[in-house]
Amino acid sequence: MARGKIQIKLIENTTNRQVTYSKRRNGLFKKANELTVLCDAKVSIVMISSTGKLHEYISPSTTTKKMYDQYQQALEVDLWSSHYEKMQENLRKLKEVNKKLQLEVRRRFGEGLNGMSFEELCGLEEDMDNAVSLIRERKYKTLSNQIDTARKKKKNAEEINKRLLQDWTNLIKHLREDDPHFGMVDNTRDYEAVIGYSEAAAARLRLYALRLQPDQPNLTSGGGSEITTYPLLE
Amino acid sequence: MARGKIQIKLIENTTNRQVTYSKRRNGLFKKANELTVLCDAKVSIVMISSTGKLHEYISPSTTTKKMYDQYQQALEVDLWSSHYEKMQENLRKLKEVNKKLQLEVRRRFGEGLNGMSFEELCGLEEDMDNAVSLIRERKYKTLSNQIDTARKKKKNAEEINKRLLQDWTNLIKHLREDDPHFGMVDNTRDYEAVIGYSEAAAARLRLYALRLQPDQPNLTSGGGSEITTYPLLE
DNA sequence: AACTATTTATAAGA
DNA sequence: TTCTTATAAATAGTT
Repeated sequence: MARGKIQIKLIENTTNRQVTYSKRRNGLFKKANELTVLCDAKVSIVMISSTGKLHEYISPSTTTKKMYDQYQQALEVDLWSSHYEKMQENLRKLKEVNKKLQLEVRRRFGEGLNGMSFEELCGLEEDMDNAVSLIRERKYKTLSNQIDTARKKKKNAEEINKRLLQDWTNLIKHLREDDPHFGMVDNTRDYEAVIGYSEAAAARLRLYALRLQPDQPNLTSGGGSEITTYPLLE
Repeated sequence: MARGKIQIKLIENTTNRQVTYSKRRNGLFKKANELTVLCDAKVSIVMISSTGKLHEYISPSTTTKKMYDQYQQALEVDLWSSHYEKMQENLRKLKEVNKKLQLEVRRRFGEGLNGMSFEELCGLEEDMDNAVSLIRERKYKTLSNQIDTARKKKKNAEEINKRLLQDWTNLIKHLREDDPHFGMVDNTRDYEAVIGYSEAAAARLRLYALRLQPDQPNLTSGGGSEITTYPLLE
């Protein structure tokens, strides 16, 4: 409209297009504002550019929400209501389902039985009996699983015990070879104490082991078994 | 902007104002459309005149609803549906409650027990047992109510029977007084038939009663008892 | 962002 | 409301 007429068609040059967008947007908003003042009108403009940027003009005397509300009212079309109504329907249905479920649960707690006939009560009782059987079954299964696990743990513990005892026996043997007076103490009780994780007993054992060291520097390579830590099953 | 500059302030003359509104509205819409084409933009204009009339422009590639939706999204303000969101929240909560209830119900049907510990299973079983007891209790109560009702019905029926027999006896007496040969028939069987709602037997009875009429016009006032209908309990 | 030649919009009148 | 037209305003292309 200046320096040459232009065709009203997409401006191919991107920069040019953005400049024009900016200029004409201002022009449009200016015109909108003039209209607002001159004619006591209300104007709402929402624009989105090709780059996705949003700009709006709204007459000072109003808000976009108000304009939207009036638009809806005037057009007598609630554009959003279909969406909204579907939601409401959904809500209604869910509430109903909920109510039924709640009654179901309550009945299965033995409440809200007043409205039920003898036959219905019989049916419910049967259902419940069946369910209790299933639960009991499951319970026993869970219990037997626990027992199995405990057995495995016990077996594992026994295995560890056995190996520890072997280690102990080897250790005592080495200690006797080193110190003939050693046999006087109650080795079995010491072993129990060590296995029972008594720190004092363990310390004594370590002390003996230490005494043994000069003559027997590497106990672990000695009797084919080792004093190690054995992981207990959780 | 032609034939003289104007001040941008309210046009006092109403007609003039309306003419300007119309002209400038068209101008604005034309510009909006040019912008749409030139810059590949989307424009939504909603205008309300001082007389309350609404006009809108919308770019061909979109709808007013879409524009407002995008407006909401971009501005990160949900102008229209604070209650809509509340609804959504409601829906979400309801769904959650529903899910829990459903699991509860399923468990009480003996399903979905896999994730439960032994202790939980014990608790559930106890709950269920209690509920079954309550249901059984209720069942017996319903049954005993039914028995009571049946007893009452029976008693009522016996009472009716008694009174009918009395009526019958009275009637037979009157008939014998009227016709000495009457005693030959088996009255007891007839009574049973009448009480058993045999229409034929009832008709016979009515016939006897009719025969009786001339001498005994008012049977009901006779022996202190009446031939009436007795309501049976439902 | 500023300039400006030119187009476009439009105020006032018909 | 529409047409006309003188003129104001907008703006395309340029700097």
